[in-house]
Amino acid sequence: MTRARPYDRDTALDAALDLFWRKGFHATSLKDLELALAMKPGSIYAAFSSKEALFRETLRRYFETEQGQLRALAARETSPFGGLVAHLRATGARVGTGRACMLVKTVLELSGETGTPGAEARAYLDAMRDEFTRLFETARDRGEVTGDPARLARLYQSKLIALKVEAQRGVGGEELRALADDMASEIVALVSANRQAVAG
Amino acid sequence: MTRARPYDRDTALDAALDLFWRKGFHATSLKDLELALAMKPGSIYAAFSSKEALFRETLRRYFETEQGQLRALAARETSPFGGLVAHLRATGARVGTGRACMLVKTVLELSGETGTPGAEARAYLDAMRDEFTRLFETARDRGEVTGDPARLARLYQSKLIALKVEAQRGVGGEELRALADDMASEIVALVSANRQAVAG
DNA sequence: CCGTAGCTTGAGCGATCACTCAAGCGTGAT
DNA sequence: ATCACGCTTGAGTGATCGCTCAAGCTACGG
Repeated sequence: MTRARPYDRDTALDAALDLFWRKGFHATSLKDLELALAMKPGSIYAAFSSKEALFRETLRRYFETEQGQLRALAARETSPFGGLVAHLRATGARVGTGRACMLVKTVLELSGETGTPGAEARAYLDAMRDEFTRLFETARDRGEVTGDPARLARLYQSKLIALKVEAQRGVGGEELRALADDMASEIVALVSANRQAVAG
Repeated sequence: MTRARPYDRDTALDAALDLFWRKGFHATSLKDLELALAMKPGSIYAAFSSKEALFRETLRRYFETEQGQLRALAARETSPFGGLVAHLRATGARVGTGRACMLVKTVLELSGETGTPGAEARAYLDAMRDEFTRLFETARDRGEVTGDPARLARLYQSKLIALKVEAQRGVGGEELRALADDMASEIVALVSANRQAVAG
């Protein structure tokens, strides 16, 4: 009936994600995208509507991947708190790619104007934090940790974000792992201490 | 002999700093700068050579201001570690402006290409960390803290960076202060604990 | 074997980008 | 009063931006 499209949509999305993640929204031109996706402008617009819409789709893809990784790791661990600590350490060992969190990059780049993908990135970060909060709640119910889950989650996410920023700064893999270890030690010390230190 | 310039260079630089800090390098156009600095393109180029050179100058200005604030606060405090903790809390109370660190924003936005202001931002962040390291060294020599000053400094700077990222996310002033308090508690607990937790 | 539906194609759209320069103008020395 | 210097001025440079659309191509139904 119709001519088959010579590209795979998911492959193209992955390539776009990589490009946007690396260069940011504004610094990525359609010329860059044409090259990376091996698609002509017309096809790109037929498939993704606009540069911004494509960016939003890659953002969602990034979020879902991150969320999936966390959930997979949480499911493997028997203890929710153990899962969180493991996720922190795993991130320290994995982000040798030297790239910060795409959500954070987007929030920092597109914060000024309203109606931009910046708001979506913010919402995704909130959703991730909610995920952490739920895990800390379960951990508290099991007696693994003490303290307010919401505050623990915020503190935990701060560490994760900072860790990835350090990765983008060019910090080496060994030092990055050491930093992740220190952060893990901190959070372990915090939840086992008296709750005054956190709730005070 | 010559016509007096109708603008003040420092005032113009402050306006450019505000604009670049808020919108980032790529999203700030010369039209924006013309409006904010109340200068015509010709004058801007006569005074600052190029958009990138102007950006570099505002970046340096930002760094020197930050460094000055830290040193001023450190000089007021009798104890170096007390100064660091106070600086963390003060940052939590001050950054209601809702803007992340300009150096971090720049590193995340301009990391890909070499020779961009991104490298300078990285160097400034390193210089700030060295500043922190020196303070932790002095604190250790005075017996205020235990552990490796370099690792403590990295951990400390991570907190500072994450705190400002949270501010840009739109976290409210009250919650921000609470987060800064929690971070301060963490670092206090860390340096007074046995050093295994950090050096382990 | 043709017709048509639905895609790709790529030249080119207007807008905006960073930037330039010939001309105008204020200023202090003469 | 006049001149010349050094600044400001802003229309305009070529390049690139995100994006469009008429034309062509490929597949399938009849």
